[in-house]
Amino acid sequence: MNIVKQRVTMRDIARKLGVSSVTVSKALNDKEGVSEELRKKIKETAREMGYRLNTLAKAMKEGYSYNVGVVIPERFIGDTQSFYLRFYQHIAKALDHYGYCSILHILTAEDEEQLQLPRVYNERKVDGFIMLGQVNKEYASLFQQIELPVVFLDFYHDQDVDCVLTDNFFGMYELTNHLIQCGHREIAFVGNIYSTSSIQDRFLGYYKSLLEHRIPLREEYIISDRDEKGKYIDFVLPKNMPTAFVCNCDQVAYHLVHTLKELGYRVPEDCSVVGFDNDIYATLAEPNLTTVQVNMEEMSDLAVKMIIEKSKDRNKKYGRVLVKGQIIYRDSVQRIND
Amino acid sequence: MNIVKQRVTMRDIARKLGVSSVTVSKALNDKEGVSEELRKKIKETAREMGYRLNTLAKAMKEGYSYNVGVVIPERFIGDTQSFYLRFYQHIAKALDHYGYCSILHILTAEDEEQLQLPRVYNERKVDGFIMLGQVNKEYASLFQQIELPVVFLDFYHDQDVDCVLTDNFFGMYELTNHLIQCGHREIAFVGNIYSTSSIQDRFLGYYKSLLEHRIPLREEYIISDRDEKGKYIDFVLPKNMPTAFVCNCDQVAYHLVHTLKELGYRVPEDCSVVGFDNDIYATLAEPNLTTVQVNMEEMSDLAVKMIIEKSKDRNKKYGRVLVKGQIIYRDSVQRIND
DNA sequence: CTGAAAGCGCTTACAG
DNA sequence: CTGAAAGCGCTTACAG
Repeated sequence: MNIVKQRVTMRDIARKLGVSSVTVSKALNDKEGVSEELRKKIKETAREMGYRLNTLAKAMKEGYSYNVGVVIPERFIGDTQSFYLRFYQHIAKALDHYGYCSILHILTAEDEEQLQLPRVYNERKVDGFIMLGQVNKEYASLFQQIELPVVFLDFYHDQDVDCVLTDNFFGMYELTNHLIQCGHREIAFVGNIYSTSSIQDRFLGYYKSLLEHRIPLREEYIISDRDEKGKYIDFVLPKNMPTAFVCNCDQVAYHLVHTLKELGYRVPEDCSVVGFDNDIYATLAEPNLTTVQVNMEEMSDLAVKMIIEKSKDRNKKYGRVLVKGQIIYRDSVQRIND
Repeated sequence: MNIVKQRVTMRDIARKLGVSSVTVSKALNDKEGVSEELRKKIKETAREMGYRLNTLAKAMKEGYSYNVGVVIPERFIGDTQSFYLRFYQHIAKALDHYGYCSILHILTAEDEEQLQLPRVYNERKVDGFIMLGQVNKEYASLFQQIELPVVFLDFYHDQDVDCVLTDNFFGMYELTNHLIQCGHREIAFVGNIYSTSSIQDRFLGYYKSLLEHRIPLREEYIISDRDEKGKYIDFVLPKNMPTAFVCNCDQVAYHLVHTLKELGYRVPEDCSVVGFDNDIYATLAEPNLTTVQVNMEEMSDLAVKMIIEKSKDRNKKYGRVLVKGQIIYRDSVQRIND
C-alpha cells in the first residue's frame, strides 16, 4: 500500500478512471452493479492512490458510528487492580474483530452521583454502550432511558437489562462442593454480602452447597471484607476458626492468606483458602490459590455481539446471559478426610 | 436535560424558533453573530428538545475526528502486567479533559511484523496516534511516514520523533547514588541491556553513578532478566554476591527478591534490592521496594497536549520530552556504613 | 445581527 | 452495468 500525504477521495479515483463516484463506492464496498473487470480496476487504483475510506462520511450517511462506548467506574481501576482493564482489553479486541472501535470512558464517582452521561453520548460518537462494572441503580436506570442500547457486563440490577455475567452462583457452588468433598465442614465466606450483586450471588452459591450438604450457615462465618463504599477493611476472624475460607475474590483471598500467616496459621495445613477470578493475586499468593477462572474472552465476545445486534435492531433482547467459569486447582486447599 | 428518543438536529431547533440553522450553529458554538437574547433562547430550546451535537457531521466538515488512537503492543499487557493499561487510563482521562476521545488499538506481534497499520488509520477515525510502549524500528518508521502525527510515549528510537519519556537515566542515576550513600559499592544491575531503550538508559544512569564514584563496572554484575523476545529468564547470579541489586523494573525486582530468599539470602539484611516504576510489584514484594515512581499523569497529559497540537499544526515539533520521576523510599535498602 | 448557498465525502434510491 | 440527484448534519464564507 502506498502512503500518500494528501487525502484521496472516491471522486479522485472516479476522475482518474473516468467513471462516477457512485461506481467507485459500489466497487469498493463489494456491492452489485459493477462489472468484475471495472471493480478490479477500481480497487487496484484505490490501492495505488493510497485511498482510505472516510468513515465519518459513511457513518453520517448511515447513521452509525461503528464505535461502542465502554464505561468503567473509576473505583474499579485503582493502582492495584487490573481485572477490569484486562477485561477492557478483551472487549477492544472483540470489537475490532467485528470492525468496530471501542471508546473507553472512565466514570468518576462524581459523574455517577450527578447522573452525568459520558461525553461520547452527548456527541453521538457511539452506537451503544457496554457498562463494565457495577454502577449505582440510578445511573444504571439512566442508561436504560437513553435511546442507545446498553449491555451490562459482569453485573446486573433487578431491572430488565441485557447483561453478561459470570455464573457466580454456580461457580462458587461448585467450588464449595469441592471443599466439602475434601472433608471440610467448617467453611467461612469472606465478603461483604451487601456490597455487589457478584458477591451476593457467590455467597448464595456457597450457601446452596452448605444447604445441600446439611451444613448450617453460621453467622460468625460470614466475614466482611469491605465497607459500603467498597474500601477494604480488616478481617474480623471468628473465635472458632473454620478449616476453610471461601473468599469472594482472589485479591481478598490473597490478603486473607497474609493475615492468617501473620497470626501463625499455615495455609493450607491449618486453613484452606479459595478465591474467585483467577487474577494476578491467585498466583501471587503463596500457596497459589485454587480459584474459579472467569471466561473473559467469551464474555467480552458475547457482550460485543449483543451490543452490535442491538444497535441495529433496538428490539433485540437477550436477558441475563450466564457464562460458566472453570475451577483452577492449585495448592491452597488441604484434603482433611482420609 | 430531557432525554428524547428521536434525533433532533439544529434544523429542528431552527424551525421551532423560526430562525435559520446557521444561527443555531453559531449560538450553540458560542460564535459571534447572534444577539445574546437569541443565543440564550436557542440554548434553552436545545436543552428542552434534548439536542445532542452530531460530532460526525462537525468532524466531516472540519476534517477533525476529535479522536486519538492509542496503540499498545499486546506483549506489554499480559495477565500479570497492568502498567501500560494504567497508563492508558491516564491518557484516556487527559484526552477527555481536552474534549477528545481515545480509541485503543492493541497491536499484535503479527501486525507489527507485517507492518499492518491499525484499522482506525485506514478508516480515518483518528487525528493522530500515541504509541505507548516500544515497537520495532520498522513499525515505528511506518508511523512516521503516514500523514497523521504520532507521539511516542515511554520509549524512543534514534529517529527524530516527538516522544515523552520518563527520565530513566536520571532516575536510575539518583537511585544508584542513594545506594552508594548508604555504603554500597558492590552493586549489580539486573536487566537485559540490549532489550529496550528504557532499560538501556536506566543502565547508563546506573553506570554514570558508578563512574562518578570511581566504582568499576564489572561484567558479572550485569545480570540479564529476559531474552530477546522479552520473555523472562532465570537469573544467573554472580559468584561473588554484590551487596545491592539495581533492577530495571519492579516486577523484576519482585522476582529477584523471591529468588534471593529461596537461596537463603535475607532482603535487605544480606542484599539490598531496588526497582523502578513503583507499580503493583513494588508493594507486593516483601520488603516493600524502594523504587522510582513514574509520573504517569504528567507524561500522559504532555503526550495528549502534544498530539492535539500536532494534529492542528503539522509542523509542531517537540523532540524528546523528559519527565522526572521521584524516588520512593521503602524498606528494601539496608544502610551498611556506620 | 441574521441567513441563503455551498460543501465536507460518502451512500441510497432511482433512472437510463 | 453505470451514473445524476439528493441527502446525512453540520460549518464556513459571504451577502444583506
